[in-house]
Amino acid sequence: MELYTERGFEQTTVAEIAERAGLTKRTFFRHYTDKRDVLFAGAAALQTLVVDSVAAAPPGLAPIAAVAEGLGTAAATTFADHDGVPRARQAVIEANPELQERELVKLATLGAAVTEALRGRGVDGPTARLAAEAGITAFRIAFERWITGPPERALHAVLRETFDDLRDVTSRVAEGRGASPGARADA
Amino acid sequence: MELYTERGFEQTTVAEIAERAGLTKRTFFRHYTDKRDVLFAGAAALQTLVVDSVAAAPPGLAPIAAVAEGLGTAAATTFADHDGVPRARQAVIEANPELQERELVKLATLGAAVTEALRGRGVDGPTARLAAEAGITAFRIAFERWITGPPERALHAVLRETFDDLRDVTSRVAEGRGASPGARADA
DNA sequence: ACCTTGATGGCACCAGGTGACATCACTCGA
DNA sequence: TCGAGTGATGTCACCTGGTGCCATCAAGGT
Repeated sequence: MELYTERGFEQTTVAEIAERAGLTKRTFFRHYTDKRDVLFAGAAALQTLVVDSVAAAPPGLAPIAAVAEGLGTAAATTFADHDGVPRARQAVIEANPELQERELVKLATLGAAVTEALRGRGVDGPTARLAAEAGITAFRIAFERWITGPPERALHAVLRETFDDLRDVTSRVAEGRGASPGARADA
Repeated sequence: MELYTERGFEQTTVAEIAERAGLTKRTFFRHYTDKRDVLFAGAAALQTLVVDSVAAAPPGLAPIAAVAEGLGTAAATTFADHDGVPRARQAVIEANPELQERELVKLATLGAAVTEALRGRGVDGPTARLAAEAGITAFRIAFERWITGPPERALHAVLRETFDDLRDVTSRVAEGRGASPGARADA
């Protein structure tokens, strides 16, 4: 992290990282599969947190609501303070395409895990997938809004708002098609 | 593509690709930024197709409906036949994590472009972003369903169905929360 | 004391990717 | 017709991420 923030990700060589940590290049690659992996090593913990939280949501809750709850738990704990480690990490990631790439993979993996968690709640496959991915999308955008927004606004709250916005936005999808648009939720 | 399907992506070296194409390694890298880029070179065309289509959607249409129309156009043209090039391409991609990574980036880029197209229609930033990303999510899942589904089912139709499913799934997001589902802050 | 095991170092090596320079074909104006 | 300019390609050297293989070394158990 030090080196990445100092000189940028690309300009930092693995040999340098290893040296700074008092290790060898070879040993570095035994701990991290990638040069990028350093930034994403903690992702596994976040994933289990979310997955457990989805699984533990009140039974009978709608799939998307369970996902919202799971992601909300992560938002309230891991991302509690606005100016902590995650923010610095995000700055590094945003400065480098290779890292954004990895970030997307991490989120995709999270999506798959949440899908499985939903199926564990008895949700059918396609619906689970859709609810999980929609939730991840909401989380991604909420995180973005949170980072760029005022410090006093908690991610937890932003996330909830984003989920509502997502509902509102998608509700108008059939507009302009043959089917009666207003016959739904917004009626 | 030949080499990638024959021996897999990892096992194919750039020198081999260049040789097969009658080129040099150096020349290859002047045409493609990456070894992966070969598979995604056509993505730019798809993107402009979608963006133009979103921009050309009937004015006054809801953001998400415009996105659905844009993606629907792509679905009806580029992905017309179920067993064409895209399917073979997808098989190669699915066999390799590195390529999936790039695929996600491509979709993220598409999302950003669609966001801009929506803003060009007068949609405010946050809503545009959300509608675009939600649309991309729907497209991703629809494509997946289409690939694994029966050949006679057109992507166009699957996409429309997926959009409706997305609407239905997200509509229940406020379930289990205190506030009445329809009553948002800005209501 | 001896052996096993796990973590590390050392080293050679491969492959993706880049920079710098030479070459070659092609066009265009004097 | 010729020579300059331009763009695409080839050649070569080089860096760096990443891996395989073997040596080393400390710790713990017998």
